[in-house]
Amino acid sequence: MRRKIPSLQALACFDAAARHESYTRAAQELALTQSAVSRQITALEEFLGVALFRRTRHGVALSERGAQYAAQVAPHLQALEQDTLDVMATPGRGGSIRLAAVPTFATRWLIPRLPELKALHPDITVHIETRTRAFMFADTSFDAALYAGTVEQVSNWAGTASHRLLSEDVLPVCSPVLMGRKSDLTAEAIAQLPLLQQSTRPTAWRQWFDAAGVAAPLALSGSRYELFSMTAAAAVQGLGLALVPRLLIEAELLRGELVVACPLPLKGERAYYLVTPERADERPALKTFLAWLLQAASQVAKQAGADALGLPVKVSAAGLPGKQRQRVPRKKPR
Amino acid sequence: MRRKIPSLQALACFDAAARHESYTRAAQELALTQSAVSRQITALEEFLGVALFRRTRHGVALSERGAQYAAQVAPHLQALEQDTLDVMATPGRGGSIRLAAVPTFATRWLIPRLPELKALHPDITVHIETRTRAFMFADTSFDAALYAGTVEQVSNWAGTASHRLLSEDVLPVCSPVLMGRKSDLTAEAIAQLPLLQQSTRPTAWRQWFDAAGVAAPLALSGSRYELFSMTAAAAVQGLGLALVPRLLIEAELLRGELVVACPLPLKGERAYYLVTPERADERPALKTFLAWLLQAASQVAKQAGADALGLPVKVSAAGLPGKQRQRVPRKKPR
DNA sequence: TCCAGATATGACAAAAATTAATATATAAAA
DNA sequence: TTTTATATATTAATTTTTGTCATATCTGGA
Repeated sequence: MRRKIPSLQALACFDAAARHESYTRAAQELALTQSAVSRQITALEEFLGVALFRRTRHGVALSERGAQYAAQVAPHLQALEQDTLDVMATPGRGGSIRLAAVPTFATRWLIPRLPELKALHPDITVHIETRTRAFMFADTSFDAALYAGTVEQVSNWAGTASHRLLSEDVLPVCSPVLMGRKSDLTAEAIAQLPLLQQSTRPTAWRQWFDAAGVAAPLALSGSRYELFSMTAAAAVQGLGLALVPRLLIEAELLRGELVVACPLPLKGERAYYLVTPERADERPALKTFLAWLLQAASQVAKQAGADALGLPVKVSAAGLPGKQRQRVPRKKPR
Repeated sequence: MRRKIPSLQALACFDAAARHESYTRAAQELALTQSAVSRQITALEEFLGVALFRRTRHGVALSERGAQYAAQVAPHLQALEQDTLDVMATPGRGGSIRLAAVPTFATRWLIPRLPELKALHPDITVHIETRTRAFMFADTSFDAALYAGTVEQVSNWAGTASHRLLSEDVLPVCSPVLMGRKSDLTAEAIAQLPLLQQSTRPTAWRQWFDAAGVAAPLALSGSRYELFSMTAAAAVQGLGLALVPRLLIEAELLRGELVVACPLPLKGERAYYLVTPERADERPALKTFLAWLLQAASQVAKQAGADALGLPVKVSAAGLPGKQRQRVPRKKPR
C-alpha cells in the first residue's frame, strides 16, 4: 500500500514555520509566498489530524504536538538534505567518508594532511565531526572514528574493528618564558610549576611524575581544559606546563611559542586508532582512506623514531640531565 | 533559497527499488505502476547527476553510489514515517514517549504494569526499544532510558539526569528439582552446584559468595547468558542456579518453576534508574510517566520491604540456617 | 479610525506525478 | 530459431499537487 507520509515540501514548510513561528518568515526563507506556506501547513494538519499551530491573535504559535513533531522531524530533514548534497557533490568514482574524530588530532594532524589525500585520491571526500567519547555506530551515520584511547578501551568498543595509527607519547612543554635561561627543567623543577590538566586524561601528570620517579603532590591540581589544543594555547600564554603529544604542537614548536621543558616522553598506553564498524564494510573509499592513513601514520612514526634516537627511552631515577634541545623535524606536509 | 531535496515520493520509490533491486516489485509494494517508478528514478538520477542503478541485461542493479545513498537515506525515511504515524496515532492531549529499556526489566516489570498506566493516562503512548548499554541521547531519538547500573555508572552518563526506581537485589534461584527435599541450601552447597552467569554482571556470583563468607573457586565459571530472562529460563530447565532479581521472576515463583535456593539476597550496588536527557525537557508526558514510574516503583519497594521483614539483612558467617520458604506476594498488577 | 502586519481563502495557472499503452531488450523454454 | 515471459523505457494524455495573485479577515497600536 501507498506509504502515508506527507510530502517533503510540506515538511520543509512546517519545519521553517516551526523555527520562525511565522508563516511569513518561513515563506521568505523558502522563497515562497506566505500563501503557499499557509496552504501546505493547513494540508499537513488536515493530513495528520493534528493542530500543529495555535492561531493566536498575533500570528501563529507552535502547539504542544507541533513542537514535538517538529523536533522529531527536523533532524531527519536535515540529514536527508545532507545525504543528498553528498551524493550530488561527489559524482566521481570515489565516495565520501563520515569520520568522527577527536578534535585536536583531527585539527592538527589529519586536516593538514588532507591535501595530500586529495592529491592522491581526488574523488574521496572526508566529512569530519568531533567526538571525544566512544559511541555506537548503529546510532549514527559515521563510517569510522578517529579515536584516542588505550588498547582496552578500543577493544571494549563493541562491534568495531580498530587499526592502530600512532601512539600518543606526551611531553611536558611550556612557553620559553617559563624556562628562563635553562634549556631543560628537571622533573623536580617541573613539579613546582603550575600544571595544565586535560580533563580526558586526568592522571597524565601523575603518571609522568611516576615515570620520572619524582614525588609531585600537586600532580592532579591545576586548571583543567577539555582539548589538547586548549592546554597548548594556555601553555603558549605562559599559564603553566602542558603535557601534550609532540605531533599536535609541531607548529608552536616551530614558531618558538612552545619549547620542550624536559625531553622525557611519557610512553603512554594511549594511542590513536581508526575504529570502524565490524561489519566488513565493502566501501572501497573507506579502504583507501584507511590504507592512506596507515601509511601517513607510519611515516610520521618513523620520523619520530629518528628524532627520538639518542634520547633516553626510560628514565632511571629522578630529573634528567640536560640534553641538547631537540631539533624540529621538517616533515611539514605540503 | 529553495531547498534542493528530491521529493519524498521519489525517495520512497528509490528506497523500495533499492531494496528489491527491481522497479516492478517496487511498484507493487508502493501500489504504483512500474512506469511511475521508472520515471521517478530517472528524474531522481537526473536531479542528483548520479547513476543510482546499473541497467543490467536482466533488470536493474544498484550502483556503488546508489547503494550508499540508499543506505543513508533509508533510515531517515523510516524515521519520518514513524514520527508521522506517531503524531497521527495520538491525537489526544498526551504524547508519546520513546523509551530505551533493559530487556528483562521492561518485559517482566514495566510491560505488565502498562495497562495501569493506560488506565490512568490513556493518552500517553510508550514506545519501547531494548538497550543494554548507555548511549548518547543526542545520537538517538529516545526521550528516556530505563537503565540498570551502579550509582557511578549512572552519574557518569554524561548529559543526563537520573531517577532511582528500585534496587536490583538478586537472589539465588533454581528449579525445585535441584533442591531435592531441602527447603534451603547453604552457600557451601550452592558453591558445589552449576552456576548460571549473566554476561553483563560477570562478578555477581563472586560478590554473593563474598557476602555469604564462603569460598567458591568456581564463582566465575558456568554458562553465560546475556539476559536475566535467559538465565531464568535456564534455571527453570534445571541447568543450574541463577542469581536474578526477585521482581523479574515472580511469575516463575508463582508457578513453582523456580524456588529461592537460599533467602540471602545480594544487596547490590546496582539499581534500576530512569535516565533522561539533562535539558530539562518540558514535555508533560514524560513528567507524568516519570511520576507514575516512581510511584509504581515505591509501591513495589514497600511490598518487597514487607516481604523481607524477618529475613536476615546481612549474613554473619557461612551458610544460613534454613528459614521458612517465603510466601509469594500477591501484588500481581491488573 | 486607520494602518501595519499577520493568517486565510477563492480562482486560476503551472508543474509534477501517474497512467495506459506500447516499444525494446533479454533469458529461458519450445 | 522462434516463442514466451519478464524486465525496463518511452510517449502522450490525464490527474493531482503545488504555487501565485488578489483579496478577505483579524488584531494591536498610532
